[in-house]
Amino acid sequence: MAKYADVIINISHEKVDRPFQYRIPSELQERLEVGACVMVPFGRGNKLCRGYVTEITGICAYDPGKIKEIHSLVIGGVGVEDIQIRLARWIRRSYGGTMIQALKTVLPAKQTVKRIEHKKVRLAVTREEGISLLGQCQRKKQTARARLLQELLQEEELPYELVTGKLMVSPAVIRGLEAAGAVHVEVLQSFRNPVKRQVQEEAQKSLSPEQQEAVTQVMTDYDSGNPGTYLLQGITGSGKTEVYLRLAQEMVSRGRQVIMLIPEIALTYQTLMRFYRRFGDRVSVLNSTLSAGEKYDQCERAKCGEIDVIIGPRSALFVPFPKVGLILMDEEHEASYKSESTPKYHARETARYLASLHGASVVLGSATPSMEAAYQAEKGVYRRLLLTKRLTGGSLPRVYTVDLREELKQGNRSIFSRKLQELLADRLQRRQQSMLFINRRGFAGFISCRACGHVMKCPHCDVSLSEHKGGRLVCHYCGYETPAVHLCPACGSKYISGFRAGTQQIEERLRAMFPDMRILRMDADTTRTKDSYEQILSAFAAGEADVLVGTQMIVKGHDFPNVTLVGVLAADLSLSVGDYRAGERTFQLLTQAAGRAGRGSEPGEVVIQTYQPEHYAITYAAAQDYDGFYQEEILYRELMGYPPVSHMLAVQIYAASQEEGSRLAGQLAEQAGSYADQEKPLNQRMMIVGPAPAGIGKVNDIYRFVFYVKDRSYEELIRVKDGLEAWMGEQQRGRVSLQFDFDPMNTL
DNA sequence: AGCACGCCGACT
DNA sequence: GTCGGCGTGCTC
Repeated sequence: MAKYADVIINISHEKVDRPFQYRIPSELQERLEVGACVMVPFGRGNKLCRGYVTEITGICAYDPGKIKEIHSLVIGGVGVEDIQIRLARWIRRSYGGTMIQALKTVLPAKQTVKRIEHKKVRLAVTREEGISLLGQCQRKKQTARARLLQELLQEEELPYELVTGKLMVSPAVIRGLEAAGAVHVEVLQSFRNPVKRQVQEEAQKSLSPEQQEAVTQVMTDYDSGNPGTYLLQGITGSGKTEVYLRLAQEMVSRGRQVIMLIPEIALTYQTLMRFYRRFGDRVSVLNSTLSAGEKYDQCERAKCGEIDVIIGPRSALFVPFPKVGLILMDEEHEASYKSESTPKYHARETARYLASLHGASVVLGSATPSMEAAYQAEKGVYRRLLLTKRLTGGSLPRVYTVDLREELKQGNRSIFSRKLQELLADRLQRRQQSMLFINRRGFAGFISCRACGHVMKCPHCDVSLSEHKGGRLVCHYCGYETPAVHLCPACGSKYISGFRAGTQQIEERLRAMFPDMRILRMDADTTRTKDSYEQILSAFAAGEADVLVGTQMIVKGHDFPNVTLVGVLAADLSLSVGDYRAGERTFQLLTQAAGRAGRGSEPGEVVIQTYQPEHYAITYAAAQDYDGFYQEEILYRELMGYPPVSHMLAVQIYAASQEEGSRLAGQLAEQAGSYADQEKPLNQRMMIVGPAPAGIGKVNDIYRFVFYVKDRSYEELIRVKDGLEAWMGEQQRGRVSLQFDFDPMNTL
């Protein structure tokens, strides 16, 4: 019986940033739901405050004599705050987790620091009057007042927090002095703006016909009251940024605000400067280097209409704009748009919901759209906009696919194929730059045969098996296991093993082979410090090295006009991770890597080394054929019941003991299975895969288990999540927790 | 954050 | 004794 509600009070202070329990009055019993906005009596004076329901329970966890009753239910507000709350509610419903977690992701970090620069205490009387007042206070032994006045006579203006903090003067004292007319508390409306303006206006560029068509379509639809979601598909160099800029301008001129989402690391200085030049200080950036106080300020500026455009990672969606007209999402396929902590929301879907609340349009841009976006575009849910022409001219690079099995057969056991060696030597001699790229990802290694390219795969899930301690091979989806192999089951060769070269070894081998070569290396080790990422890239751009060796981070953003050779050392590394998105990710990485070569006047060359040259992700990437890849990949997704054709819910179980985790995972999986509709034909019915120990089975002595639920309907998966959450609630277990991940990006 | 409670020195 | 200022701690 739902008699009590946990409520978070809408007050910005740590001390009250937790739920308080209230009794639900009988007339609200039926209507109250988690996420609802209510008015409650709070504090000794029973002042009515706004609050949000975070949980509804039947048990009273507080002294029943002291519990108060909810005053009323607030419905149908239209303010910014209400939009935020509706968004939080939707996120909780669609991705799981508690209402508190959802509220915390959506509402700006409430910070006490905000006061430092905003609220100032200053003397409201002349110096002479101040001195006499100080004398009075000293005589009356009003020590706190005297302390404050003393300081104010030295420094006529003091930050509020300094006064209440270091000076030990309580707010009550300040109020008293203010009432007496001795001091004045000033609330300054100046916010910190991280944007430093020293830029001149950028001349309006003229649009190509394709760009113009894209802009016109989005704006015509919007103006006729028919906003939508668009997939802006354009190859590198086709001018997507200019389309974003123009659309943003159009929206701003209509009095609307614009949110521009960018992947976490890809905020290139160039893109940013283009927005500054267009929008001046009415544009703002949200990034991880901003302090909590600065972030808060950005939100305040947004609320009171001081900015029109915000640029930032997925969290920029939560900037409280009063009337959003457009949400732009650059590099829409990037994995960083999916949150990795609960609630594990995807910015693409969240952007669409937010847009529906504002009546805004969404434009998703990419050269290699995600399968999700392309699928929606194919079904007509998204409207497709194409940019097919390179504005910069520049021809497409020439791509060579090298079969590493052949190299082995010819006696080349080095990690560089002969073709790559030859081209590297050539570039060194011609003083042009090269990039070597190893698409390593995740921890779990897969096993393949260096003689025939055979990859050990799960017979049930068609993803690569991962090598665990002792050589056992395990499927991370269903838990299928097979002992270590020493001979290739396909060709009998003994060259079957994991691929273990890292960037460091590549650098060493390269040095051994070309002693004169100047090499820069970029990976997690060399980019520990904050600026090292930029430093390495700009050193390379400045021509301080001949070769840049690195992981995927080197292929994102940044133009290197002098690079004419790109080598992908082992395309299989990303192709054979035990994850259904492996093919998609490989195609994207190879296409991006290829795009790095020959952006200047010289044509570029690309070498892709692989044990599986016939794999469609590689052949289509080499041919730069997106549609071909999509058609083939979507068949695989369809056949195996993977997103975007079906939907998939990962249920992750965390437990302190292995036995308990394993048992609970089994029970939950069984429970989930019981929700399946037995009436449906088998091939359309919900499927449970697993449970299995998670890819990284144990972290910090917490055992992790996972199982997957697949269904064509997302709504069905939400039902499963709600069911499992409720079931867990009844169990009253300690030391175990549950997380949900819808359409997961990482299943390692 | 805001408010009341209780402590402590000062004063009719 | 009581009045008023001041720090402390609680808020379902």
